Amino acid sequence: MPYDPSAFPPFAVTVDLVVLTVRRHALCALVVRRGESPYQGRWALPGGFVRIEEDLGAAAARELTEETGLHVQGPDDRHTGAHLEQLATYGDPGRDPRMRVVSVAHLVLAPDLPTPTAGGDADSVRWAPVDSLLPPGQPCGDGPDRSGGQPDPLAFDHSRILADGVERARSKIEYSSLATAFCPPEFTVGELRRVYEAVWGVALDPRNFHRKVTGTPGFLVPTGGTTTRQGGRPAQLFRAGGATVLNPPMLRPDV
Amino acid sequence: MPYDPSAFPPFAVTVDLVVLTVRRHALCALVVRRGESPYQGRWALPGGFVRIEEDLGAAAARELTEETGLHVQGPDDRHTGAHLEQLATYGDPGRDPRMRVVSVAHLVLAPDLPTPTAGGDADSVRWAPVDSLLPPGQPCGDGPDRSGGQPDPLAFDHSRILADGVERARSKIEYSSLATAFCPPEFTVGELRRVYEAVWGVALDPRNFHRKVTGTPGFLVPTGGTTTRQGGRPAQLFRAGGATVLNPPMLRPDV
DNA sequence: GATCATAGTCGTCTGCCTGACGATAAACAG
DNA sequence: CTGTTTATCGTCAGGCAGACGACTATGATC
Repeated sequence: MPYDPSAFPPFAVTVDLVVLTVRRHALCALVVRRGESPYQGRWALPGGFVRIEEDLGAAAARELTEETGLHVQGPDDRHTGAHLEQLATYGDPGRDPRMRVVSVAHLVLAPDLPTPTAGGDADSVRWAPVDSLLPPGQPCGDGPDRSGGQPDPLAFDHSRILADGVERARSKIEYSSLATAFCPPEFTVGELRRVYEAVWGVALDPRNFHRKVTGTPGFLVPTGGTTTRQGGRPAQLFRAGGATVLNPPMLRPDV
Repeated sequence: MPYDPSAFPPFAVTVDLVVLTVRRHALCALVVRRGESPYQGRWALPGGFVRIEEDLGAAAARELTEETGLHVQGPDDRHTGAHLEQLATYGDPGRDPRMRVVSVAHLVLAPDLPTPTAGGDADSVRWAPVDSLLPPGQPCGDGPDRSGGQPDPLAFDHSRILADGVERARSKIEYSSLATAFCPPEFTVGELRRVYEAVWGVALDPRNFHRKVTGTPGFLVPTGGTTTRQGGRPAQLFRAGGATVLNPPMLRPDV
């Protein structure tokens, strides 16, 4: 087919954000309430149009800051912000009833924050446990059809996008040190373990987990300090080390 | 920001294809020669515009068939075609000098074929060893800058896309049965091992490999036949089993 | 036909890692 | 002081991977 730049079909390109955090032992996602039709009043993932001279990742970072006040972690500074990566692109015709919209979804992993307090708009944004947004136990990934069940709590195809983002997070903390993105700059082994337990929805043996993470070179570096903020015996504080991949990986029970 | 459908910035949306196969012990990618400016005469990944009422995956499958004659494997029929999955989306402003193009790259893993024989156009399409297309040893993925070195052999940002696709294939055959997508419908353990060796660029121990793949339930199912097409002692023929994930994974040496 | 080269297949052994779980340490609450 | 909570160290058995040895069955070569 000839490549005719003057005759390309017009698309709208947006970014949608799956922003995950761990709050009170539960994996939570950031959702915003839609003020306009379609899906008015329904919850949706934050997102917006990509500007005409803006890179996709920059658009995602901008929307994240606009809607949550979160900042993305730069390549050098460690743990002053959130982790952002591209997730997947959703372009089914008819996913937006108004026009042809291709949405480049991004995944953000953030430490627990006081409260989103959106850009001016207050109670139209909140952290929602992913269990309350997704039918539990549904892998949802590439399956042919997952309809049937209670009605979709999220607008558009955002349940599908959220499910894909959650699955990416669940698998990625297996073989990378990304779980530290859910933690504050300094954290204990127990806090990191509770991140794994919340994301995977399982209980892990504290002793084996401690052996694994402290025995993996470059995963954790002790800061020297201790804390008792979790109660019990004082625990060592760590920062995330330079390692990005976990080899061998952290093993998720069953599966 | 208000969501104004009438004022969205116009984008062109394309699909680009990273089509990989294994030929003569080498991982090869499908490239086409560009007939028009820009990058006229340079090699590029196959691809084209998404039609206005077409899903992204359907566009990728259509371009694949148009440019190579390959067909995508349906969810039910096993190994009558190639594996296709979405890879990532590239939307840097200026990646196409003519206009703002967002390209949704897809990854295709195909068995070795007689010869592409493009849509009418003969020698403008070929299999090229990825070692000849990419600076060897460059991970290339999300690194800040990989310029410096010999000039880029591929048009646009296609070297980056190809590198990302190759890295995806390399990591995915670790923990999935996707390496069988490089094999004909019936294949031997040795042929499968040569796939791993070509994709990873390493030598694997035939005995340990045999133990691993035949010992993983659901990975391979014997067809009862044997073949001597590789020389030596006759080898059992297998088909791909129903398993899609390898747990525990196939371990890549060093890394 | 004997010999060689090539591939395939089955075992063995050792070391590492994980899961299961006992035991101890150091804080706080009553 | 006692019980509770959390952290941390140790031990032990089983599974799996890497390193190889050994044997089998074909085709090629002399």
